[in-house]
Amino acid sequence: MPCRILHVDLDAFFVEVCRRQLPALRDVAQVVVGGRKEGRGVVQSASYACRAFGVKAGMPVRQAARLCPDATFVKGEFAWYRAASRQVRDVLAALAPAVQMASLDEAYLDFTNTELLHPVSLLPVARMVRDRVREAAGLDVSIGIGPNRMVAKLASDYAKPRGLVEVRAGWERAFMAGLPLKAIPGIGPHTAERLRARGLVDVAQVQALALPDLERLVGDAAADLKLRCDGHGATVLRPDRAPKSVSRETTLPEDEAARAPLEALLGRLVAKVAYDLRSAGLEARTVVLKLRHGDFVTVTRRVTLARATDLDAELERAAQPLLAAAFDGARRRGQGVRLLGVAATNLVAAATEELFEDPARTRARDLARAVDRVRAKFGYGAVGDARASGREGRPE
DNA sequence: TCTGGGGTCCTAGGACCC
DNA sequence: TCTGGGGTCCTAGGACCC
Repeated sequence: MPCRILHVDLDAFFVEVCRRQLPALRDVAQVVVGGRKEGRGVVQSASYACRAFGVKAGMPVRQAARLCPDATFVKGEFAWYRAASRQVRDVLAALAPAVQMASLDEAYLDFTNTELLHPVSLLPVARMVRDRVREAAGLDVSIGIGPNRMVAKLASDYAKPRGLVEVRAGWERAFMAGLPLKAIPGIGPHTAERLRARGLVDVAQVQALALPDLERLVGDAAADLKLRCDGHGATVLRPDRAPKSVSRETTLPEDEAARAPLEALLGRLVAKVAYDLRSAGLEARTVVLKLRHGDFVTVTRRVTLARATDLDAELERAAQPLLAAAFDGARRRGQGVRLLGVAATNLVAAATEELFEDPARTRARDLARAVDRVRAKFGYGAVGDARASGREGRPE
């Protein structure tokens, strides 16, 4: 039996979650999520009323403000999105044999081998899913149904907003024929441009080419591209896997030319990453520093430690020299710093106490545990490193 | 128009080892 | 005096996704 996958995609998710959270937005049609309209951010999500003016996710907020001057600009909180996403996940888990959240606002449901329950079409199931999410979370969804994940996802894109589209087994190729290549997941702006330079814009063109002819145009990528254009894709849901990295980054309100404020900021970013690592029961062996120059040139510097850690001080000891080196690079180029970030990668499960641990390290670990307990009770900002806090960030 | 923040995956080259 | 092949680990950068 062919596989049967539903792709559930929440419509204008960030906007609708902010609406739930901020009653003042309830009756405002034009809403843009992405921070202050004079800021250096980009649009995370825009209500459909704003999209009508050309506002799109990824667009600089300042540009959106010009296109849509009457819109209300808000900056949502990650915690709201995560809570709403979990709420939706729980609704879906009660309705489907298997669920995989693909991001905060997308999920795949596997209904393979449900022919006895739902013999011909899954559209009645999709309607039920749509109604249950609406009732329980107050959020609209679009749903695509297909014989694999890629087709289901493209079907939900096609269904947006608030629509249901089913592509039954055997009809994948015909469905794909109507799409541009850039609609295919994995074909981003760069690849789309390379294909366009070879005269390839639409899926139907690739479908019409014999494989050897396609190979002459795109080389080794031909076989895979052909399969996807014919509507083949993965049919198995991927179980939730352990994270591969944990990171924090910030774009500064203005380019920074001095080193000291960056060192202090790095301390605060490292502290958050360390806290996230401990909360997830992970330790990192590699620390990556990311620095973006005023002209948008972005460099990374990394170091791998002899032993994995989740302690603020050890991570910061690794990160500060990376900042020193990267900052010198920016200064040599005559550039200020636009963005600073730090990531922990090469993650392993947190070790249990070592038998002959350095007493200083044991104390640092006990301190971190105590700090984390206070934070669990009173919030992250309740306690922190005094050096990192500065005047404005003094702990409560 | 002036470009976020959180991630994943892939490639390529160098050091090092046997 | 010149130089193999396979494997692992590490670093840096880039494409892509939401």
